[in-house]
Amino acid sequence: MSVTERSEKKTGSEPETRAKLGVAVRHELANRLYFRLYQCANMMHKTGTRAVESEGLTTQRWAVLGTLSRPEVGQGMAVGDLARHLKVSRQSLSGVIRRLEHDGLVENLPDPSDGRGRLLRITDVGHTRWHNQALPRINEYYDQAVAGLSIEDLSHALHYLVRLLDNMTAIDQREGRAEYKSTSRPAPKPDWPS
Amino acid sequence: MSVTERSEKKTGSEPETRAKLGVAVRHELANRLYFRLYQCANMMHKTGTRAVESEGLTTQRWAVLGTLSRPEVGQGMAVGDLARHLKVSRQSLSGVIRRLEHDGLVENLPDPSDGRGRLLRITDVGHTRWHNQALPRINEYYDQAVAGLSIEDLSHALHYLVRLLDNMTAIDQREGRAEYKSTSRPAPKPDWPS
DNA sequence: CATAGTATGTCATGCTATTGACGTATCTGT
DNA sequence: ACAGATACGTCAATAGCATGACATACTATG
Repeated sequence: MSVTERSEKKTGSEPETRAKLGVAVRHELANRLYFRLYQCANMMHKTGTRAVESEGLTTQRWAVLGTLSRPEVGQGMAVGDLARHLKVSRQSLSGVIRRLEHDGLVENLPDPSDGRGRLLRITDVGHTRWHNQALPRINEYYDQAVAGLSIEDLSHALHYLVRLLDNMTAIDQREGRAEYKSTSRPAPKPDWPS
Repeated sequence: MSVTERSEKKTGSEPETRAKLGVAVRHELANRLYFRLYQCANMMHKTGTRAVESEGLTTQRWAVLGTLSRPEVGQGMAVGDLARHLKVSRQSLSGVIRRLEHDGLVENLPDPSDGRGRLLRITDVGHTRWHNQALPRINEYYDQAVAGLSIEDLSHALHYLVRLLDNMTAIDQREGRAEYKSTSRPAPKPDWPS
């Protein structure tokens, strides 16, 4: 709270200056925050991929399998919905899916209820690989990655990321590139992730 | 989550079960946190790049220029140090630098005090472009990206990311790929970012 | 039914990231 | 002086992400 915005012209000098400083402080903090986000992202992919590479996975494949392995998905999930869920483009996802299909971990079947659609599903092999090989490694990784953070810390951190994400999603849609603008369905699911 | 694994012999004792539940909760939260981190990273690059693409920049170039524009850098910065600072590989940085050099925003001169080394420096053109064109856009972007977060929120969020980063850096060095292991110099600078 | 919108797949281009492997020049320490 | 460590640049392969542009197939609506 505190120093957000409270200037607005006025006769003068003092409050003006204070407000400007407040803005500068926000920019400074935002800058540091984004720099750390940038570093975290790189380190996440680097160390995360290393944690699961022995199972033929990467952080991205892990995100996909993690999503498709959720019970709610059941029948399968449309590529478009998955792309929106992961916040990646359909084209980017395409490559990841292709490799997962090639490895037999995922399959892409026509949607019985909608002729244009197809449903992505995790195969039995994928399911087994996910639960028996990948998950143990991933949880081991998590143990190290969030070491020293309490349950409360994790909740708070999560909360902040969600808020940032919401802001960025708003930015994206505001000046957005078509594709994302309207999602047809109001929202596939309340959305909790892999 | 929830029903992943929780059997395991034992007479069933209470504390055992409680402890396992605690671990499961941590994994669940870590999972959500990392998923959000993944989404945030993609959205950061997507919306961030869009904010500065009119100046011929991307989020990565912005990170580089932002670092090199800091007064502390002054004489210049070694490629290796910059790579370590940004947490990217020297090879990745190489491409970014090449394009920045091509655009005349950055120059790479031999280090007078060390024959093998070279120092990366922002050019006058780069400096001007950075302060007059890029920074205003970036700060505008930050205003939207951290809207609704107080100074305290930002500090806390920053703090959490730093802790995650430290953990991941530890993981990286533990099982690390050569390159990063020893940095020769104890630490180039206390490190505050772009 | 015909048109508009939706869902997918794909091709192409550009940038970033990683790992591994070389080759060369230049310290540094014994 | 010489061996080993360091700093750089670079080539190559693989993956992921974004954008724009098409083409095809099917749905929904007037």
